[in-house]
Amino acid sequence: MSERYISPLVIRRLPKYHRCLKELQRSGVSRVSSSVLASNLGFTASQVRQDFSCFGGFGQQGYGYNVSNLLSEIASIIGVDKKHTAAIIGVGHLGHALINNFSFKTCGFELAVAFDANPELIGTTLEGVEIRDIKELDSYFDENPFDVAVLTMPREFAHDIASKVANLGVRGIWNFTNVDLSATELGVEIENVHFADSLKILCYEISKNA
Amino acid sequence: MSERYISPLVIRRLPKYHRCLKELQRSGVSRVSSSVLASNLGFTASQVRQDFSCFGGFGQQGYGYNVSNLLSEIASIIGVDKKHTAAIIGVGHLGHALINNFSFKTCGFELAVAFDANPELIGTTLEGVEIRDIKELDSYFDENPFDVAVLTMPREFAHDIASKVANLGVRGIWNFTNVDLSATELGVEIENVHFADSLKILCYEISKNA
DNA sequence: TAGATTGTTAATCGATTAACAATC
DNA sequence: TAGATTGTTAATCGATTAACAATC
Repeated sequence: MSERYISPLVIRRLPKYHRCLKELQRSGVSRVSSSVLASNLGFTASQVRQDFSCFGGFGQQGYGYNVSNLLSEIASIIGVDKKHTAAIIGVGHLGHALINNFSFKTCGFELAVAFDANPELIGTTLEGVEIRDIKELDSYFDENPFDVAVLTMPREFAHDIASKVANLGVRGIWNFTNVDLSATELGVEIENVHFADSLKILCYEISKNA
Repeated sequence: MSERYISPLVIRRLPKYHRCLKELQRSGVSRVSSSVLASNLGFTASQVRQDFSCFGGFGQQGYGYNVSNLLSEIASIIGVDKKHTAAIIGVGHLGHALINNFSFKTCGFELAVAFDANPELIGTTLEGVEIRDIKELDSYFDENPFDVAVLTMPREFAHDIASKVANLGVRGIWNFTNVDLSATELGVEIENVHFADSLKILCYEISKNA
């Protein structure tokens, strides 16, 4: 699927289209134009059409886009229609939050397992997800390789665990630890969720208005 | 402080500079050049100097930048040196995670209070933060207005709570609910932390490599 | 002083917007 | 058919990079 170069800016908009189209579908809308999509998302109609044309057009002149058709095209571009697997490493509050309230499925993942070092958690099951001893990580992976490791453990373990899972052979790391991991060093895809960066931006915005 | 227009791309880089400079300071580095900063962050030296010059230069020819001086300039631009206040609304796992493990202080905030509807939580204290009945939100705010509301409650309440706090007079909303809130409608700054968007991007990256 | 490195101006590159022929 | 709206090409705008005089 990697025929052509796609700008990161376009890629970062794909989830927005995906979400918006799911909402349209849920509300029973079957047809949508680039301008409606644009106003829903705060983009321009031109931009929407440009974005889609990176992947080959999905619309029809004079009609617009068929919502469920476009949705499945976007889903397939993102890859949420495939069944990737993920493992949570670190079942503190954040790990719990993800297990209990986050829809991995919507993002194309099955949450296969979780790991922790706390003996009180090991062996228990949350929402159908087994929590295993972090010491079993290697042996578990050998039997059941997973695609993505979700790093929700304390930040002091982040580098070690990241290089461990990278060596095991995961394809991506979803990093919540506020530690900067080097994708090139590790040789895997990394997506960071840096709470602090986000709150600092909000801090800037409200400070500037003051 | 809002003399000149600053591009959002520059603003989104400010927290990276801030974090990097704190790390340099912690490691005892007292002086840094734009090129070292750049290679730490994956930027270019030119870009670093351009970014800083948006706010007036902070360096010295032939020398570079004094780390603690630059750090405090950046801190002041972001506003993390002021003491803003925040309130968490919704003390589920995610709310817990933020209360226990997230450093609001590093981002210029004091976490003043938390709200929930669960009678078992109301009246208790976590890490020194009181959890109050969500019904007291209005009266609490009247006495102790806070700057930012952190939305960590279930998504079905997001719109109601967002317009409620916007009407009360908060200046910003830190939104974890995966619901799209309109900054212009609400008249407050909004910063979204959309887990799903982030994981979908990772999904795209690993799918494309497959 | 000589070397280093800034701040800034100019050049390049890329992304967004506008326009419009194609066509459903 | 006439109206609507796409996909794409061209024009504009903005961001990044390169270059360099200023100067510590």
